[in-house]
Amino acid sequence: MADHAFSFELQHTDGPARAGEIRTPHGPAPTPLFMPVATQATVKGLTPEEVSEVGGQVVLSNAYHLYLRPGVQTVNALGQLHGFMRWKGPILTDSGGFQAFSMGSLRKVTDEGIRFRSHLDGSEHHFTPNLATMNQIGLGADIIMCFDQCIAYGASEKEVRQAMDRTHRWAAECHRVHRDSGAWPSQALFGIVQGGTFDHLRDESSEAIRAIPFDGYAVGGLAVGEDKEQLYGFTKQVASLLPEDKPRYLMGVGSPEDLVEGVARGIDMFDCALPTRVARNGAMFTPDGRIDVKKKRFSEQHGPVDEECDCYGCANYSAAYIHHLFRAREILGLRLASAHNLRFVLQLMERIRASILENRFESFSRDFLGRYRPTNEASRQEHKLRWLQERR
RNA sequence: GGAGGGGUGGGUGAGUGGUUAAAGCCACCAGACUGUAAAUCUGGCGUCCGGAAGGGCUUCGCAGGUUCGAAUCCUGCCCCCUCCA
Repeated sequence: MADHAFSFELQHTDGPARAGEIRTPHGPAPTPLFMPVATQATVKGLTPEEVSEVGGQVVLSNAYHLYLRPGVQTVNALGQLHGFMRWKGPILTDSGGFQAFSMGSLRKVTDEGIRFRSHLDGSEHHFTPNLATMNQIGLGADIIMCFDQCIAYGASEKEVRQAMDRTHRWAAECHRVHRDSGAWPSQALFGIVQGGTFDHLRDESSEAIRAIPFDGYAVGGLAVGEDKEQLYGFTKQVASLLPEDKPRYLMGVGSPEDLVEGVARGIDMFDCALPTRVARNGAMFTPDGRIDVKKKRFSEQHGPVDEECDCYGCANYSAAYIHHLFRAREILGLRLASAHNLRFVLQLMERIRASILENRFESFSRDFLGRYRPTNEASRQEHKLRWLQERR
């Protein structure tokens, strides 16, 4: 049974940056780790083989969505998540707490849990820490998350405190339910720190959550609208208060620059819908920043989107072709772009890890961030340069 | 030759007396997307001035006309399409 238990080994540190490994019944995964998002038991547009091919090791799925459709029982009967979606590696599920937050108008939060209407058919449901945990046990992921209350950016201290206290009580409840069920230790349970944008509440939440012996600790409630300075600040603050020997997971974060900044502040795990979501809308990552392949200027670019990328799309197709696929609304375009963005981010994690192991994370980070321009700044600059050249 | 239909902004296509610088869609430009209700959403798109509010100018095949007012009505001209010969 011991080899089926979840564990984490911290292997090396380079300043605050950490390299390690998580071990799960479905295999190990190196950290720092980026987990592609597979909300509805699929990384949108890609087969499990394709996700593996770009370097995906752990995938994140969502208990809320699967509970509503096709239902936990169904997934369970079809071989749990691993069998159902045919993903052989580790899986992490989110509890559904975030959905209650992001689908605001449909829910009502009480101390007992969250009452909400299905976005699919309007039916009413009531999630409690107990149900959210049992759902995740039923789905059978390697790592499951506590049911928490995420709160909107800009909420008052009173509201944040209320949500935070609730999250702490729910965390204890999730922990108890999980232990009683016998799922532990083969299935890990992570706690989630909340506290909004208040320093003292973040401190308080970190203390409260770390007091419960979870298998890992997550920083929640960030990347919901606050600026980068706050995102990085709270990440650093919370990470410094979490146990050294447990993985630290920054939930919902994963733009290339944020991954580097997160690792620099002691984070081991990330998940994010951003790389795949923006890919479906034509935004692709390159070492110089994000580009929008739909733009006309790519219509005749013979070379790949990213010269330095080893993904299938970049190895085989011109940017002009991918541009065309998007313009023609052909589904292959978004598949290639999704694979590329995942490859970009996953390769970034590989390089980050290598640099930590060689004690050169800081210079790696400086080089990467010095070159990478978030959003479309890269193309804007490229534009400007060309314009200047033409005028000369 | 006969009968009918039509010419609108980059394209398509609504509009048939004022509320129309002219719907919608496409194209184009710009932006957003971070524990995925998203292959989605937002803004711009005649031209000039303005930071903006707003204002000026020029537009609905061409030329005249009616009217306080015309893309819309009348006359002539040019062009296109369909059917019949």
